[in-house]
Amino acid sequence: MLPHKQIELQLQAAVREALPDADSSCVLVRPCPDPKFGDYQSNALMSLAKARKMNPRQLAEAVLKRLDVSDTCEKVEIAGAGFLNFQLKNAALDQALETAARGGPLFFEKAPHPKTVVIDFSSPNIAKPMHVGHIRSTFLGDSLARAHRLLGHRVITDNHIGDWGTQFGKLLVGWKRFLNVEALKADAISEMERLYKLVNAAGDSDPAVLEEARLELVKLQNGDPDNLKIWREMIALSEKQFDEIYSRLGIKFDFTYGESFYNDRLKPLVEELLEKNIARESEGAVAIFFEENPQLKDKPALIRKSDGGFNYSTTDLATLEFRLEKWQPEEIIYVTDGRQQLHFQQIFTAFRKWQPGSKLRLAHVWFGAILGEDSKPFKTRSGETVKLADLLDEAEERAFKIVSEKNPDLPEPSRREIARVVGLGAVKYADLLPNRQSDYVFSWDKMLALNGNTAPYLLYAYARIRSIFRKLDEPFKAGAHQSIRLVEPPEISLGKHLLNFGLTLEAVADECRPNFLCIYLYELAGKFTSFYENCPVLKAEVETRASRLALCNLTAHVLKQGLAVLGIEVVEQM
RNA sequence: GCAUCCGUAGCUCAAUUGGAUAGAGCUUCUGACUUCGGAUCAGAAGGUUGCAGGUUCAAGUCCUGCCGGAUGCACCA
Repeated sequence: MLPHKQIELQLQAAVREALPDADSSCVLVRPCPDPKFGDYQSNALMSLAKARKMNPRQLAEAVLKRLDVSDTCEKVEIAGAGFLNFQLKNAALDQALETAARGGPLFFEKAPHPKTVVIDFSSPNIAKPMHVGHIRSTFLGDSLARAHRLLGHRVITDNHIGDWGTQFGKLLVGWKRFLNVEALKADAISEMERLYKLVNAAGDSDPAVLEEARLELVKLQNGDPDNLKIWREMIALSEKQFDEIYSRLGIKFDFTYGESFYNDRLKPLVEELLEKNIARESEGAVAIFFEENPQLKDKPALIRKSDGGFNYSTTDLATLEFRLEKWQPEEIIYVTDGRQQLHFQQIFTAFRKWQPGSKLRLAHVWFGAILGEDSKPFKTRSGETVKLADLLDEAEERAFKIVSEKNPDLPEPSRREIARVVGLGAVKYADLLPNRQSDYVFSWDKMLALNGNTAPYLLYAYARIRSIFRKLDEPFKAGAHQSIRLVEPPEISLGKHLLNFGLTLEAVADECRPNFLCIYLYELAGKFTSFYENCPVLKAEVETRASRLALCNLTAHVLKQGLAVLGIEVVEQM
């Protein structure tokens, strides 16, 4: 068991003794914000004392009297208003590291109560190119799925693609009137995008075109064979493009049920909600009202249009119902941009009215916009949205130039492969690093910078570790006889940081914030390079050498595992 | 108009959601053994967290008001 976990259990036991009626499960041990206070801290006693109107320091003393952590801690101190600070014993640190070095878990534990989580992310639209607007949802969702999986949860990823809806009316008109078969063969997405824009523009000046589009849509929705055939072809062509991009990004989905999948459920759903008086007719449409909720008071959710068609909210409620039936999840996580906050608030509130007994946890994990250097939404110079494929090409090309500059002797295929990992890693890392709720400014120079908090910096640290192992005369055997003894401050600091990997993973999963992991890994790389500067490995005498090799190996493992949670690969050299 | 989010160092961003002296990187300046990979490291400088009140042992974080910005508000998704 990891030392902080052990301390936590012992502390909880001491709290139960001192305050038999207290809920000790909220007594947690976390890393200290500043190492000078100690390695771990607990601030729970202050809130416990407050709830009981006790003096926090007196309570701390009472708990301390009943607490014996001498097997893991050098000392325990009461500080400030009632903090408990724990300083880890070096022997406990060494032992925890050895356990991992011998093949034990990598500083995290599987969740004791695994839950089923559905994660809904990426969600591109049929007949449109994937663009920068998709990267945050895609990377965030993928990373959250990986974090939850690593912790032992059952994760179901579902790409809720936009394959139904009013845009197909216009697309059908375009397809029938203006399709260029050659262009479609060459680049299907661009051709479909062209058709859509063409009809859209025509509709602006000529209402007859819009009427035509509406009729084509009705025909499609009523099962017209011709329109269905075209629609299916548009989907097939789009999915080909999605597959290419996702395979390039290293992202897989368990399911890709598009919106159309729920078509049969929409009508009965609306009837059920009408019947249960959750929805009612209004101005010819059917809507759910939320009078009881001050924030949603004047914001009803439409679930049937006055022309009888259904919309976003209807599909989302039907999707929710389906997911509950099929997977019985404890939680559903929706990863979309912040502009949909109102929508999900409506959906979640509607769901509570509809299924008041359900314990399902619903989370809207929203994120901010990607801005250009001018602080406006990120666009190309000509004002177009930046296509994802182009963005990835440019990232690789820029990375290739840098790699070639730094390492001209490597054969080109190696440099290409390094550039692929570094370029893609840089884009992903730059996207996951900011707090997801803030807008961030997209900058090639910043994300591909060789120092600073970037993917190349982390990958470089990893490559340096691997380089040590390449220089080893005999193959390195991770396992049985490794004895770890950390003495110098930089190696102790590095070792202690390794122990916090699992705490970080849990925070990432609980708060749906992969940026915690970015910060952790950056600090890990920083502590490693600091160790690397100060503590020779290969030149050290036998025992120290073995100990430091084991420490390096663990660091490499955590870096690799951590980056993998962010969806980023590593390279052996760069 | 109403609602949501945001305002932190010259710039780009953190701050484990109420915890200790608000941290990084970029930029600037000063250093580092012919280096287990210098794509590195150590140090310095840089702050009244938009403004004004309030809540408490403790506020960038919570409540109120104001200023400034982004976004969303009935038949798009």
